[in-house]
Amino acid sequence: MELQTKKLLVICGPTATGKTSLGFLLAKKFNGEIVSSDSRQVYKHMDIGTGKEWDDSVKIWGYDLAEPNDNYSVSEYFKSIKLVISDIWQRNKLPIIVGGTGFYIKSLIDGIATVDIPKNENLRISLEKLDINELFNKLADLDGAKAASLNSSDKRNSRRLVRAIEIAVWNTHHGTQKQIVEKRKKVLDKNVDLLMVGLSASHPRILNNIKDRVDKRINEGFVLEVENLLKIGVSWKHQSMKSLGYKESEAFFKEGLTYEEFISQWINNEMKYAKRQMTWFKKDKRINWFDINDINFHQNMVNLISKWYYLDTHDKKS
RNA sequence: GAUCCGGUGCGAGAGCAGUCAUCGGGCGGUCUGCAAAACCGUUUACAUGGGUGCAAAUCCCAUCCGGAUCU
Repeated sequence: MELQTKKLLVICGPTATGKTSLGFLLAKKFNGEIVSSDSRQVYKHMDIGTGKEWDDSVKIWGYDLAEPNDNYSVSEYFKSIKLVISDIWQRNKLPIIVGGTGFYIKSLIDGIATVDIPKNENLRISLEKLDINELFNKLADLDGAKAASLNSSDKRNSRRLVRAIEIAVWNTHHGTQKQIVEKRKKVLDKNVDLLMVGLSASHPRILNNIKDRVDKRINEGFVLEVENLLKIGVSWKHQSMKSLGYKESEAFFKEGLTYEEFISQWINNEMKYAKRQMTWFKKDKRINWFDINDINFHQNMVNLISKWYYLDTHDKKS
């Protein structure tokens, strides 16, 4: 049995920079399959608004993993995609992770030590009535070191505090297995060769692309898609409906917003999202950035990937 | 001309004497199960000039600018 180095390519960057279509191109060039790393494309029946794209000759994974009414999180994502990536490697193809959800990508390439610690509904309910200080004090009681390690932002983030308490409680009951959990559960091991490329663009360029894309989605029938979701029983309360576009359409459907206001809010929030994505990605020094305004970016990127792809593999195509 | 109401930060909007609320926007940041989320920090404030007070966005006077009413 040959011990071939497994390769993993990641394409990331803010929204509206053309990651998906680039992914298809690269998949054809490098015998790859696409793995979407997008926290909204996992929902069925939400195609136009989340920008799903298909290509007849390229396999794509990571779409339609959940119903719009489901509570979905990185944990479910990680568990199913881990299998998908192994399977792609089995078939001797290159997995190409494409997406803008930095946290989901992180779960795959860096692992999340606590993914296997389940949600504790009863605990969460009992914690609901506590205010932020009470939550923090509770965590400090259970796990002082963890509490002390939180920064000033997370100390006031009830969502994060609740999860930290959940983990602390779990640990008190499963002390002996703690080490197992601490072990990083990631797709990558030392045999995996990772390459990350990022697409960037100036703010005006992104804004422009966003405007065009919103326009396109409207023309493709976005409003009908939302109507259909409502018809099949999806409620505005669900996490899936808090997605960009869908979220803003609520007030429009309820006639609190004019059509123009709806569109401009949508565009605005997309732009804010793109900025938040950048603050996430720019910290990751592994990413090789390419500005899509640069005429040579495509060629430069292909050169970089080729060099990486053809190095060290057994079945050189040369 | 007279009377009344009002002029607060990038926008909306409280406060009406004594840690400059709140929401939104912009900018920056955090991130190990809601991440297209949640959270944190930041942003040439109180129309102008005087006066009273230990202390004024808050009280008084004058001026300017809105808006309403009256002759």
